[in-house]
Amino acid sequence: MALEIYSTPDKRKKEFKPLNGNKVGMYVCGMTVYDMCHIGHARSQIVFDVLSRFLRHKGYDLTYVRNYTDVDDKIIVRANKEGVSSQNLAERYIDEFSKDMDILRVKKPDIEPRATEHIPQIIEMVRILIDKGLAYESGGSVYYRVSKFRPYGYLSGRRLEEMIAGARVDIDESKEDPLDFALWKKSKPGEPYWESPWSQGRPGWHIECSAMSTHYLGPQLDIHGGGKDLMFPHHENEIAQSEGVYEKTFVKYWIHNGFVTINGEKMSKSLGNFLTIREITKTTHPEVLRLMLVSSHYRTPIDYSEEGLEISRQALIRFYEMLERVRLSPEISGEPKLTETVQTFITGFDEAMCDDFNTARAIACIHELTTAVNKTINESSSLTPMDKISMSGAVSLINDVLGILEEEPSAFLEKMKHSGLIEAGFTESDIEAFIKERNAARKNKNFKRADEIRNMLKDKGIQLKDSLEGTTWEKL
RNA sequence: GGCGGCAUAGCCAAGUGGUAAGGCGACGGUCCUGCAAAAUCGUUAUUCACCGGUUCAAAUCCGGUUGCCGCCUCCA
Repeated sequence: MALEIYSTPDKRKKEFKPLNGNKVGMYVCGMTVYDMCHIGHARSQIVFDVLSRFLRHKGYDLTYVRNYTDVDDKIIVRANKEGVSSQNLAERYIDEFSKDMDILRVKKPDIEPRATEHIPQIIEMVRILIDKGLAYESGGSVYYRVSKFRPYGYLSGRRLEEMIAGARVDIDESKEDPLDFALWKKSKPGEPYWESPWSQGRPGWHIECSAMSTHYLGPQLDIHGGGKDLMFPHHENEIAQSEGVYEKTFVKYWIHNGFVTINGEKMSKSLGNFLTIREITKTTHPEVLRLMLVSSHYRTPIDYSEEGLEISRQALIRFYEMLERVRLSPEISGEPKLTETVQTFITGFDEAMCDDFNTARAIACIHELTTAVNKTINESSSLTPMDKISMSGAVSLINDVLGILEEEPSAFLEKMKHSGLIEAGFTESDIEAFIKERNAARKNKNFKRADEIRNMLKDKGIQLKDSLEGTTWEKL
């Protein structure tokens, strides 16, 4: 199945054909490291994690580069506020970000460059842009002369004239045009700086991505990704810089992920409506969060809610319970029963992912697999060794591409149980004691007391289940 | 003001020309059972915001209307 990818400026899907045979270069805008990451960042990282996993699964020789912006106004402001160096602050949040990514099982990109380690490449690009008349120095800072780059605006579908008309840009005396953007900023006293031909200063935000991406992947990238909000001006400016220098189409496929919203609104610091990855994963299993975030297509917005998380949790439990049933099914040799089921799943999953990484459909395939397997086990109550082998193939496909169902089913189900205990404020032996008391009551036909205990626990989110083997409980 | 996106069942969510995936919920069956719950199976949109048009055929294409969201300032 051939992979099709939607590219932002084309506004349609097109067949994925890397520039150079089987090799794929992908650059994704990473973090400006000045604070903890929220679940919007989680989505973006997970989207590109899944994308890179799938490209590798399809056999592409991928080089994935994701940068750290470790010098920036916001970092400086925050560092000053805390009385630490901006380097220390950046270091700290790079560390926190890495921890978050580990928690979320986001695989490390091949290269994680930092802006501050690429100042020479940045200066070189700026110098070339000045030589070409595409940039100018003014008062120690350097600006891109936007009007000189003809295609400016093609990514975001804006025209220069329109932008000028609606410009809400600070009038800056040192710029020729309000739309011009900084490539190099002269540092104020006390701010971090690097030597350059123009001033002691620091790079503008946009140039670092052009410098790092082309440094590692060459003047032309197969894929460039990032959040939708980076489309303009950040990515537009990257095009102006990179194409200005190399005079080649910078990116073949532009991929922009949609936002995570809360109550329908974008998360932002100013609205105070953001949740950090760290906070959520304290009580939510990372696979639950991953599943929730890939349950929608990567370009559509996701409205975050406890309910959505709960639905993903239930779905995951359903999947794991099915896997546990498979594991526990007696093995009897004979005609395999799941060959076709698994084959249908693998084909459907691959088709879905090939269709612009349609993870929502891929997950529907897992649900269908689950239903079909459950049905088979219900009907025949045994499986063949071959069935178990083909199921483990299906599971490893899901592991590789989506990064879920990686745990031992029984261990996962046990964890879900225990997270319920913590919420209810009970220990395991508390529950055991209640069960014992209730079963004694049941024996004496004191059903009133028995139901009382069951209802009390139910209110706390613990559901008791009576079966032939005895009474068990689970998180509601 | 300019640019862009979205609108599919009670809820979440796929679906870009061929007659509506999947999940939750609800309902029904099976199993179990003191009763529940769970598990499991099945059913659940003649219809895709509204109006018009193109077509043998439209949720899908075109035009218009309404509503919501994003970008244009740092933002995943």
